[in-house]
Amino acid sequence: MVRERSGARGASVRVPTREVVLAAVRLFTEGGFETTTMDDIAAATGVSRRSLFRRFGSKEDILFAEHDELFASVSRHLEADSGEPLDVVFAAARLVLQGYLSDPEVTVPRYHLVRAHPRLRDREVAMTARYQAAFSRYLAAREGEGGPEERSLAAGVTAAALISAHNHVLRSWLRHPGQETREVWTRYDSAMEFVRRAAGPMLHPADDPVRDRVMVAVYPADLGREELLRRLSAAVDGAVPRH
Amino acid sequence: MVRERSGARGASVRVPTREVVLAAVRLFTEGGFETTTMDDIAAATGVSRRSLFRRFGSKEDILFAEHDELFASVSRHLEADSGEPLDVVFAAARLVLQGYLSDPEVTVPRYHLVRAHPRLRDREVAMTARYQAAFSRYLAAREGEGGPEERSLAAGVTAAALISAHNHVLRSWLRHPGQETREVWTRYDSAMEFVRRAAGPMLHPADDPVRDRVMVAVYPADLGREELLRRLSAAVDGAVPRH
DNA sequence: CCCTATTCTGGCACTGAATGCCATACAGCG
DNA sequence: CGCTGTATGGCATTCAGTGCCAGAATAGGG
Repeated sequence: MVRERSGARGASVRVPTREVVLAAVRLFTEGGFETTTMDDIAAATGVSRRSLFRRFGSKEDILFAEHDELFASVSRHLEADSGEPLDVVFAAARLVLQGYLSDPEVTVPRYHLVRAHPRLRDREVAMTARYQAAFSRYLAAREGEGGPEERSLAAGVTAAALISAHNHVLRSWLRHPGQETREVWTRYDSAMEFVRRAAGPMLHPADDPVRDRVMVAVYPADLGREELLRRLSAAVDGAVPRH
Repeated sequence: MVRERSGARGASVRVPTREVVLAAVRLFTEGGFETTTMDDIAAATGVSRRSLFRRFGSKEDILFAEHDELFASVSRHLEADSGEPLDVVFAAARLVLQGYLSDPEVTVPRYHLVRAHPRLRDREVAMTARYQAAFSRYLAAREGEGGPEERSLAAGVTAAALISAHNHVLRSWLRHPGQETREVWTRYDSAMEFVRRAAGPMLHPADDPVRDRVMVAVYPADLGREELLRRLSAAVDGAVPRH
């Protein structure tokens, strides 16, 4: 059978990824994910069932195909590796949000599909974990102090916090994609600042301003020995990391 | 066909969950996950293929069946809800590690299977995300200060950090399950302390010891006005949360 | 002890995802 | 135009997963 699409647009013999993704999103949304078969997608796109499997690997993968590309570009950003490690990672996370915001046609309906189908949800979560792992590895190799054990712990926790804050803002947009993009970025920046305050001391306990200063604690004179000691030790425990 | 197992042990007509899980783990480990079919598991356990699907839902689910029970018991612990919210969550996370440590026969080979098969890995990651979501929801409902937005952000980030630290220690055990359990718990405690230091100020910025004390910063007299002001403002920015 | 209602199990058939195999169509190049 | 490597599509097959139904086991009341 001669494919009409071939003649309609240039010489692209290849499977038109974007068109297939859009068609699949539409079919999944209208008819449900499970009920839509690969034959349906093949019929709707003019691409054979066999070729769809070759290109995308599986039915789920069609939904996440462009997300894979996003991940690849974020990975490249990490490998370029220019600047403070923590800044590089924050910039990489920004790319992810940017990727979602710039393609609502796919990301928004995908979000609703993901919410409705546990399998797709798992898949989405796995994507998130891939970012987290990449960030964690990057940070562990370049940031932090102490032995490899503490460094990888701090890196992992930092990456987890970063991804969590990122997803927090991302989800709020996915739920209400109508809102101003500028507003989303504002909330994103404040969430990132929140993470930065928590992550800085984790990776560089020595830079903690509490440690860098000479401090004098002043308490009421009638506290009594017990209470005074308690407050002092509590204060020191809180301010100075133990290892 | 009369099932011999029926006569061999009590009156349990039910599918022996534990035995099936162990058999499946063995088959997957010996022959690979994909190559092992449900028929193989049925043949090895004396349970019909159809019943296996009824009990476990899918081939993957056999591997994670007992993990589901663990999650259920952790959920119950959260619902019991006794004590400081942060303590409750930390205790719940401890239950998870306990669950893994107490069943190495399943959890260790499963870890290796999960590492080798992307699909299983996604599944494992999804389990982790379920804990994280449960912790996050619990904390957001009970902990934190400010509006719902900041509270859920802080709760999410705290849960993410906690789970990440938990998994850090868990993985190190899964890789070398021979090590002393006591040693694992020691590292776990120190990782949890690490998270606690980071999480406390996130959830309760007002409790930050830096804020609770009267402080006097002492600097060399010859610093100069510019440098003195810079250090002071940097110190204050670092010590006092902005909102 | 028997009979009945309910639940559990296993066999059978069917759908559809996923993969291997092979023939064919196409693109680039001499 | 002919040759070569690659992309595609059709076909057949395996296997996960599900609906359906008949038969076995269990509980419970007489």
